[in-house]
Amino acid sequence: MASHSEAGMALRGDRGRHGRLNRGRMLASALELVDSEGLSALSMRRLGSELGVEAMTLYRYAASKDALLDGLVEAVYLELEENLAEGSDSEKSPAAGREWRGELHRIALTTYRVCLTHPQVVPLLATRMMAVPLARRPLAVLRDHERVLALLRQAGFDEAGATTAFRAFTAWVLGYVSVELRAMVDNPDEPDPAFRLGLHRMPSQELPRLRETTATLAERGGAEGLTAGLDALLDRFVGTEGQGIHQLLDSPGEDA
Amino acid sequence: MASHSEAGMALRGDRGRHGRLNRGRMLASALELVDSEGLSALSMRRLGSELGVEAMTLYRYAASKDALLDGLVEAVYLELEENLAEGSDSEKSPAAGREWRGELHRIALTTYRVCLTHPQVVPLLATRMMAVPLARRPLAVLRDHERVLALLRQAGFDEAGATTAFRAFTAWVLGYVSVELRAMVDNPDEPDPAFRLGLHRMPSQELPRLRETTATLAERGGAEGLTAGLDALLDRFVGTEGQGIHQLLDSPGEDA
DNA sequence: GAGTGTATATTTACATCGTAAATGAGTCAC
DNA sequence: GTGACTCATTTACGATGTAAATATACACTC
Repeated sequence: MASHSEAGMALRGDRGRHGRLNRGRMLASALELVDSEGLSALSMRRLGSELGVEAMTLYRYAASKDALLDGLVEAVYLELEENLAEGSDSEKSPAAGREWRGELHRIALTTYRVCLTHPQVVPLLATRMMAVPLARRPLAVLRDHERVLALLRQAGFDEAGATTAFRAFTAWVLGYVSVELRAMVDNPDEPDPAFRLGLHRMPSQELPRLRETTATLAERGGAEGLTAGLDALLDRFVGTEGQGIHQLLDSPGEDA
Repeated sequence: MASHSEAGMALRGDRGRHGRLNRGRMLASALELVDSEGLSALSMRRLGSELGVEAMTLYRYAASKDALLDGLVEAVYLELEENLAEGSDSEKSPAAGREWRGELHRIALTTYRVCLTHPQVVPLLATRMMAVPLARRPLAVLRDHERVLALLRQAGFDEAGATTAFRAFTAWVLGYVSVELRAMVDNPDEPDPAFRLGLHRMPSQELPRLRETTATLAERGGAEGLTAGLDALLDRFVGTEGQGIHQLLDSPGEDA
């Protein structure tokens, strides 16, 4: 009745909501669900019904729920890659050695933006990376690591220096995003700022500094805060760890 | 039979494993369970049986499972406070304005140490902070914030500067710990390093830098990496954001 | 056509989960 | 004893992840 033709089809009418299922559609739908209703809303049955399919069907495209979560992480990194591709100058690194810092900024900022688009997924970036060893991570994640490492080597860092800088980069971006996403407002509908922040719940004697700073703390650090800290870290490690002389040459000069 | 006395007691013998239950014992037991078997092993029934009590009993000491998780976070911060108390010079800040940086180092390092002691809880530090607004966080958490903020003000930061530095401090420590805890080894029992790291799983063409750096990356950044990055951030914000003149005076001079 | 193989989806079943509600049992003051 | 209060248990319900068996669909050859 409701379907468009074919008398002999399954009773249910059109199979699924939009043709055949595949991993990409599943992950997209999962991400959408998590974005709008949170991680706890993501169950196999629920996601299945979202896709017009039984829960067990999903096991063809993800071996377990944990694998599905890994898929979510992958989806986020794929979105990161898309965004990076859009914004990149199409010609392939004209001054090969010089734009590394700008590129790192761009990666950090894009990561920041993508993470704020999918705040509910961010905890997974910590959790799943703890659970799945580097070599087993989704390819999109590994490509991201590769990109950052390559830029650092381009900047003149040797292996040890690049490792230190890589850790700093990753830690800073992840930590910054996590802190940015912390809940600061107690009651969003309350007009009075103090009540909105829930100041009345904090013992005033014991927490004077925190109380007076809460309002400022509730604002976002924003993209500027992210790059400022990133530069602080990069500047410290450039020249401090062993690395080549590239970065001494490449600030005013032309090409490589 | 097995119990030590009192004929008329409950059939089960001694009530619970060690006398009356309370919130502290519950949280301690939960932390122990999570440390040894991971977050997924923590269920109300399992924790109850660990304490010799029915699952529902736990709801007297935590309103919900989420509240129990918040309790875990609290427990970690309480442990942090204990460790900070042990290591502190007993006299109350003799040179009030000068030791702020050392104190921040000490807090960062102690946090680092405590987090590595309870790696499975670390994801909660991100997750629960997203879920519960600042004003509703456990007191031990708020006291930690207060401590850091007070030190920053002591260092001469004004409110805006302290906020920036606070975010940087928190983000760096959390991010650093998270990255430190990422799984790097694929197969710990494998004698050959390359196989142990799982290098054979990574497409060699596409990920040359990552492949050559994996071994170094698998090592820990350690405490030095933590303080190095922290100093980089602090140095950048001191003098860059508006703050008093304290920090200009307090590096070589004597007391306040 | 009938038959076979492979990819896809469903059905059924089970142990486990968080927790609402009602009930029991212990201790204390009167 | 009698009530009040604290602490623990019992029972029950819906939801979850997933193993196993089964069903359906489409692409082939014969």
